[in-house]
Amino acid sequence: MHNKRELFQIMTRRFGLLNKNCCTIDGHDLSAAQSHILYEIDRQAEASMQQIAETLGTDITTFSRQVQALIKIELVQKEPDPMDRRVSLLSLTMTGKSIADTIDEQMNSYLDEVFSYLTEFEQETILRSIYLLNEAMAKSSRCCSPVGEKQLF
Amino acid sequence: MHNKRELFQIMTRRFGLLNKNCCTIDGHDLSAAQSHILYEIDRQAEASMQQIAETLGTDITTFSRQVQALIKIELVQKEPDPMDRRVSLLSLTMTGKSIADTIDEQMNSYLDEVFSYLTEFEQETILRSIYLLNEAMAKSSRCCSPVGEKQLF
DNA sequence: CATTTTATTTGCATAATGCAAGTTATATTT
DNA sequence: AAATATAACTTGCATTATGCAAATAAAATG
Repeated sequence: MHNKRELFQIMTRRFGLLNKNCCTIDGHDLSAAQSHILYEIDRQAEASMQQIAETLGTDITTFSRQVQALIKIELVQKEPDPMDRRVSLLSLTMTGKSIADTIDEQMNSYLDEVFSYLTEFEQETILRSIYLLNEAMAKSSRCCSPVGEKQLF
Repeated sequence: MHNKRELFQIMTRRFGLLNKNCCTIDGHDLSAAQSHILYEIDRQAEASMQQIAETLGTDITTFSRQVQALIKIELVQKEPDPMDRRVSLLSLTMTGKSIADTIDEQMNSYLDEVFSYLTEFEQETILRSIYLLNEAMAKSSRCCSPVGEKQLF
């Protein structure tokens, strides 16, 4: 009936659409890319430019400019690593953290709504499935560069 | 432990990376966007520009140009709808179909590899989970414009 | 100390985006 | 059956995003 790819294609497209023009919060109008950067800076405490860029699969030069934009609107901070002053450590400002949290709540609230159409058992099965899937993808040789396995598994 | 959003964020990012710079096939160097268009034209037989654009969540003017590019490299055809000549019906050329099939094989082969790290039972559970998830998202009021529910469910 | 490597930024040229306005075809009024 | 409105698509244009190559600055290595 439905092949694997079809299922995944539809699913990821839906999440893509959900993220798209992700959010206007407190007058800040963020793109999907920006919300992903905030998310990842929040998750990887005190990470370098390169680490976050690589996690997100973004070219470092593009990422450099994306970060500049987020610094300009005061959601992100950059400070030189005292151990190695070539490195810039990224962190969220208080505003940035608060916006990242709001986005997280919005996403979880959307997911809660989706899950409300499912039984308790189905919900747990799905979450466990995605967990397993992420583990399996992390093992795959053919995929997907580092995307934070260390943090997740 | 892991919240919903985290699981989904990681998963969709991985698939995004997989799609990214999706494929070079028979000398054709396709972007992720192009492969998604081929996929959707293949799936929705004889659909109009607007239908595909809306399915993909792409602005119609951007989509118009994307289609022009695919026509230029002879992967896509456009013909006026005899019922309403304002409408352009899209279809794949033979080359386009063959490339779409190859991409499909590649994606499924990647997914097979990922699934090889899982037990038979886990594999079935995951596929069923994604199916249920897609159904639930289709029911959601807050998400994701039409993305082909009619075809899937 | 000279050379190489690494982390990040900038220059530049190219591609992608989307709004507003245009074109052509169908629907609806009058 | 004009005349007007609406719909499907395309094009102009200005903005933004992209990424390679080259530049800068700070380690690391010889």
